[in-house]
Amino acid sequence: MPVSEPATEKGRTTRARIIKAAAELVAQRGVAEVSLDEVGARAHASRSQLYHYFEDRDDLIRAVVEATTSTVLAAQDALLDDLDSWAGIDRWFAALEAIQHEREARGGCPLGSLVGQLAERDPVARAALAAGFDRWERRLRDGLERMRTSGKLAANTDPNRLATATMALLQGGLLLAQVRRDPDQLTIALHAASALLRTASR
Amino acid sequence: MPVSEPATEKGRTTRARIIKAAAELVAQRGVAEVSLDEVGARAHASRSQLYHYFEDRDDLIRAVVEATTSTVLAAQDALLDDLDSWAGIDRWFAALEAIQHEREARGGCPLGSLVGQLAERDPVARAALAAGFDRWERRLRDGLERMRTSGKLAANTDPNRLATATMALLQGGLLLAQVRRDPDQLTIALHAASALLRTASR
DNA sequence: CACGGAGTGGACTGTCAAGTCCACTCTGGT
DNA sequence: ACCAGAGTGGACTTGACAGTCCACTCCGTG
Repeated sequence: MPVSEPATEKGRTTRARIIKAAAELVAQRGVAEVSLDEVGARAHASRSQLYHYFEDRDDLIRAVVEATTSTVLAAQDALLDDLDSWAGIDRWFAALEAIQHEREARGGCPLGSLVGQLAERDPVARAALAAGFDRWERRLRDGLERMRTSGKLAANTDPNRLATATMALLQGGLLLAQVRRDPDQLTIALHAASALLRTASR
Repeated sequence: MPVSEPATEKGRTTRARIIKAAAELVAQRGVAEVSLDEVGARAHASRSQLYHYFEDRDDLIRAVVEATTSTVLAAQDALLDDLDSWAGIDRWFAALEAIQHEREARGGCPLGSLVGQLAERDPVARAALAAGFDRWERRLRDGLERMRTSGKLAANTDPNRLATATMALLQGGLLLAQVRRDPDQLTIALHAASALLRTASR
């Protein structure tokens, strides 16, 4: 019997509590290192509730992917609205760097680090992650597009490719920062992104 | 009793066979999805041999990290020697893109995808990965340094930062290619790297 | 040719996690 | 008050895996 949406308010909050607990544990220790018992304990939910709200472990993990996507995007929502000016872009970069410094380059990108863990073993999760990156990149692309029409970027620039390159620098910078435990790696990458974007200015 | 280096030639080949088998399985399915039984079966080695040559599972995985680093670097060794000319850099990029096309963007970077799987759970493995990235990046940095002294790059460019930014674009491009199952994502990223590097030319 | 250590085979154990099952409670509607 | 279905609790089953153990073979050396 496939699992459906909770029918009551209580059910929805329980389900949300489970996802939140699972997402926190996954972010902290990785997908493979989290057991359902731990999720249950953290969410104050019993074994059967997990299976009441999710098909199986994979199903829960997929919900975690979606929740993480939403969290990541929500955390920078206001910043993503302003990516149509140099000042807005600089603010975005500065905020990302600040976060990395805070957590001392631990954990990398919540979304990016899930890629290596899930992409090759769960096609559905991979697709969900790809969708998350699309939503993210699209916000940047739209900002760059507006800059192009307003003349801040040269008419012949391609906002799509520019947005992809910027995302690559961001993700690569986060990965290098994580593996080297050095937040400055992200700073260097984003500085390069800045330079790259300004190359397309006029 | 700590595990020491094999004393005989036979021992060394067996140990190498185990690492090779483990590395292949890990590259294909991820660290968490590989059991020692499978490694043993693939390497035609029994349970006790694994524990004869390695402390425990983590110890084996660390050996896999080192082996993967060597493999990745060896595969592009000749190309990495020529990173002191625009033609050499272009050849390197083209080769990387060709590989991604071949495997249809599956698996991402053998080293990069290990970061998300190991960085937060095994500090020793994280350090080994960082060392691998250092060896890799250093080859690029040295090439860029030679370009600077030979006047192909402006005197005020910083080969270190440029090399880091290029590695970020490479890793980020590979990650986006993997999650989107689209090798072109790497092409876009490396194209941006090309543009970035040429910004520093004179 | 014995002897000791390196290398090998595979059965065994303990643990732990996923998934099942069923009895129970709570709640809203009639 | 009843009752149907949503929600909950936790014991139980099953299986897989890491790690242990011991008996064996192989091979170089004195």
